[in-house]
Amino acid sequence: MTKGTVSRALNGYPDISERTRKRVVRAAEAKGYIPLAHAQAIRTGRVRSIGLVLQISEHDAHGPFLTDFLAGLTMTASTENWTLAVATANSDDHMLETIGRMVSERKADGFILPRTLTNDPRIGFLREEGVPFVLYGRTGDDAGCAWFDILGEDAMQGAVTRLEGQGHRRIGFVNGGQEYNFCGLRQAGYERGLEAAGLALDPDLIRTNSRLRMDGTDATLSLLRLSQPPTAIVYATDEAALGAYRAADALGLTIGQELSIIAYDGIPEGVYAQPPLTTFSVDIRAAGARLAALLIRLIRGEAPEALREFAHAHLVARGSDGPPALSSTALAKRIAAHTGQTSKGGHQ
Amino acid sequence: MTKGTVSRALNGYPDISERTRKRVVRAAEAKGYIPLAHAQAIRTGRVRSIGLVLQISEHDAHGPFLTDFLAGLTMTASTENWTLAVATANSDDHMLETIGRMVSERKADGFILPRTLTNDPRIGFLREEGVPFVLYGRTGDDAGCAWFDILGEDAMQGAVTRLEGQGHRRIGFVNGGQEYNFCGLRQAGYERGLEAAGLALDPDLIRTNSRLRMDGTDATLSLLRLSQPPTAIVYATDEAALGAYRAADALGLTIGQELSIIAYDGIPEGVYAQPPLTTFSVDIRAAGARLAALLIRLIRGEAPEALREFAHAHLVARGSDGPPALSSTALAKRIAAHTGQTSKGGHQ
DNA sequence: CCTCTTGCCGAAACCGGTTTCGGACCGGCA
DNA sequence: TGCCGGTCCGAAACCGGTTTCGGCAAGAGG
Repeated sequence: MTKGTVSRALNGYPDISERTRKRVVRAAEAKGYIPLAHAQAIRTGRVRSIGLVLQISEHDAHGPFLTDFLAGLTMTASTENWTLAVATANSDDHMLETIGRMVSERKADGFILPRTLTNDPRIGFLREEGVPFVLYGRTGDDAGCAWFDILGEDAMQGAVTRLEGQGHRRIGFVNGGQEYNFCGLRQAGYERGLEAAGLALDPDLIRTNSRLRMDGTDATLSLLRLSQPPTAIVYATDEAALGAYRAADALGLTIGQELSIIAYDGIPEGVYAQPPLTTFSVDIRAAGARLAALLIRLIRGEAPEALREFAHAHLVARGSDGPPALSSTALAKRIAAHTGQTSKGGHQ
Repeated sequence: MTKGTVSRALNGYPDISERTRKRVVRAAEAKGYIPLAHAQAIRTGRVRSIGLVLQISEHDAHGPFLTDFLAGLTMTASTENWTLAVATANSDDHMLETIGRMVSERKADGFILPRTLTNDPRIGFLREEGVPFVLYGRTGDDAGCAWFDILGEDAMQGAVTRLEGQGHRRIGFVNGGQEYNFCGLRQAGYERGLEAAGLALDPDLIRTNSRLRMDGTDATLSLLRLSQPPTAIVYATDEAALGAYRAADALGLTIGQELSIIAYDGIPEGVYAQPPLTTFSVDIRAAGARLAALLIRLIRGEAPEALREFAHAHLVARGSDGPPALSSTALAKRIAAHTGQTSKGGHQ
């Protein structure tokens, strides 16, 4: 029983008798023998490891998502006996450098690229290097790319439809920064929603570049202070939507009554808001699981065009939306009154 | 120039002339040559990779910490040209199985063990396997263990001291579950703080097993409904402390006025609470950075006893604490009055 | 009974490095 | 000039697997 035989038996080669395979497998089990991954890699060229480089720019924080995302990735990875190699980068250059190093040292066989930009430098780099990768999200030029993405545009459309059904006629939209590909898509979804509902698209009702909570507060205030304010607002992200609570507070409005909001992501904090945030929730863990599966198949040689998947965000109806308590005009008056009152009377 | 020479030159062996080394290094740079990590590993036995297996039990969520923690770990790892191999586990057994597999396949040379339990099965396992590991937190039997830890007990003591200085005389404590080693330590710190302040230890003022936000709400309500309620409460974790806001709301109290609270962790959400949460903040990124450094040194052969470090949490004074607006007795009356009123009058 | 497949496995090459061993070359000293 | 010691590097063994190659034995076919 030479090492060659053992290797063949353990790797399921066809030219080995069932009897010997059983014998080898049993012996390996008894001795607790598991081949060293790096020893295999030297010949196969595969380290059975998927790479993930996280961008850690300040507040960008994958934050609450990250644990679930990692759980999803490692879940499928480990069922295939793969592992996850994680690194971080604090700038675009550092990102490419880090990926490059992992490629050179062969710490990973391929990469998951989360948070794809419309024009993403990582894609060009990996294409050139000939390293397999799967996008989490679509991108501008996606020729030859494999991806997994959530149809955020459908969620945005659904949010508008739902609000229209509740009786809202002026529906605002607070979006993130346009460098992220998904933001363009979500805005398109919002616009499709308006169109489907037969509502006019009013550019005044759209705010962009609002990713952080503070941005959400500002954007919401700015929308509500319009002469014809929206009675409902759709947010591209939960984080921005959480900022709306402070804005509503400042204007003496109750969310779910005078102002309805619906957001997207499904972060845990939304549950604790008062009233709890209605949102389109994304199953991040499942996303991670699918991404890992796609990448492994890509590395094993399947065509990237065959490795493209979509999933849907699903509505979690909580308390932040409902029929408008006031019309847009009445709301404007109410806000003006409140503003005048507090600016005279001091705060709180 | 044989491959042997190249290897010696690149790895800084002494028996190589400075001239040849320069020549080799230049050539390597020109060609962009970097040795394959797994090819090196086959001879050296080191894959230059540190292992991290995350427990993903439901709400346990390393949540907001995780990004920073990973950033810290990978930061020092990458300066030493090491990488981070991450896996997840959903139970204790699965945890050991996962670690075991990574050891067998040699996907990692050693492990970081976060969230150490007082009696931690991982420690026994790795000890037996002879695999290096560094604890993030201390543990019951730490013979031969290397660790890094934050002196949470000092923070708890500091919180009590600060509150006593503000005039509080009845100070409660809401702790997490005793299975985590740090909880015992933090309680000890709280008790030391009382002693240093000359305050009596009243077991009625202590609640345990409160990790989640909801638990924090319950524990806080239960403390405030005592006949002699605390005017200030120290929380072992921010998450539990955030639950106090809802409790205060339910009883018609303003945090920072009738009830002072100080917590521990420094999660970002604390900033958004109203009033913002005073807390002892931990520099998770630095912790990760130190842990990685310690583990690498351990793997390189240094004695574990020499690899033990402490750091301090630092106070971030925000708005949730201050001089007591009411005495304990007055507070009790106020709460009783509010409770009677709302129970008669229906809710909010 | 002999040849030709076919199934199965041992032997050996190979992967890309590290490390050991030994020898070439050089300078110093007798 | 000859010997010795040290410096430096080429040659080769080695690490632990995978994969190729070839041969043995058994079964099929004539």
